[in-house]
Amino acid sequence: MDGCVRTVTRGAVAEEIRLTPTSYIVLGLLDLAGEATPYELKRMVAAGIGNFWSLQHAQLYTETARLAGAGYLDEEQERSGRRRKLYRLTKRGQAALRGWVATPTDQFTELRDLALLKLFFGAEPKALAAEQLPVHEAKLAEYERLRSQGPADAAPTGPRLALESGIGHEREWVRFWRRLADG
Amino acid sequence: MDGCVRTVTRGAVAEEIRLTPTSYIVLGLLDLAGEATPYELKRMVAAGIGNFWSLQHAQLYTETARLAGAGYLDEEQERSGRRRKLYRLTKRGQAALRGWVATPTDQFTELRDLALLKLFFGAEPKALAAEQLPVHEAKLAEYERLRSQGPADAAPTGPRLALESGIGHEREWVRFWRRLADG
DNA sequence: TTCGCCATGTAATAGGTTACATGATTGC
DNA sequence: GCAATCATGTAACCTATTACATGGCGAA
Repeated sequence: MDGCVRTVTRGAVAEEIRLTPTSYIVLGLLDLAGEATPYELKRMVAAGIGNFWSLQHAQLYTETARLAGAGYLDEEQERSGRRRKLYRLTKRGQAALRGWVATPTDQFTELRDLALLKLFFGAEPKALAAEQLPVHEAKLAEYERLRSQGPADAAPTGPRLALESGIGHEREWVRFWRRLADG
Repeated sequence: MDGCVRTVTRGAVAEEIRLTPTSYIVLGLLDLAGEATPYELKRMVAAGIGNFWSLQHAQLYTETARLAGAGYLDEEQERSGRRRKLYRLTKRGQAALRGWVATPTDQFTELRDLALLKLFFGAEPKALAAEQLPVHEAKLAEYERLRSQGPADAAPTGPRLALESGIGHEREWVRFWRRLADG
């Protein structure tokens, strides 16, 4: 009834894989949680990082399996009931995550905003702004509420800094669409 | 030698497809150009829209073929030399583009920035900022140069507005990373 | 004239999205 | 005790990226 009987698969390296941002999200969250099922990961994503980098829940099942197959995760499966799979980092997984975090990147991220694409190709600015403005205002309000909940740290953490960045960009979006809405 | 002899394939609808942002970029650029080969589209992308929504060049070959197969484009192929393919919008393609442009979207775009992801998972802010700051400063300078080249229109066009938005977000990135670099 | 780079294109792979499917839980 | 909803998982499809491949042109 409690899933104590499990099948354990330890760090066998069946194949080489390429680690994607999705991979590092899984590794990073498992590092925070110690161990988790894909479903728990899904909830962790929703709780924080999903705000600026969301994932399909299906992705968490395939990605954990893929990482386990390549030796980055240990996998443990319940023999009863749901046969849930529980994952945790291997040494290899920890090393991969640490190395990635420790390596700064100069990668540039494009906006890739659908509304902007329409605007580019001649969409009516006011109509677009009327749709976009409330969305970004709501998102901004949500972020600011999140920020007010967190502790007023002297030393901001990673998630906190990411949130600050999100707020800055949302303010920019609001400014931009408001100008078009009013213009 | 000049490819006058061509094979023409007219708007046959072989299959239904789903139109993606990539599809609309192709449709939109063909609308601007009248007609173009995939390679010419590649150059058009590089000249403007690629700044905030870039494409792999291979994508332009597969996407044009896909759109032609679904009746959104006419395809004309040289019989000589390079056997280049020349595409133009069909009525159906024009209608699809117009409908898309005319429909505002409330879709929200995530940041999905790799550096921010690393920051979230504990990367050293100063080291990251040292990599990111020059990249964003350079991009901002490029955008501002682009803006200064364009005419000082009374009525800004779509591309111009998209550029303004890009400038706003780059300023935000510069502000953000500068603070971490100095902090 | 040949080396190297840009032009132009195709093929293979893989990551991500969508759709589907069943087990548990809660409320009525 | 039934319906509805949430939890949990798998399968299929398809777009996008990567890798590969050849042709033409300019420079040395």
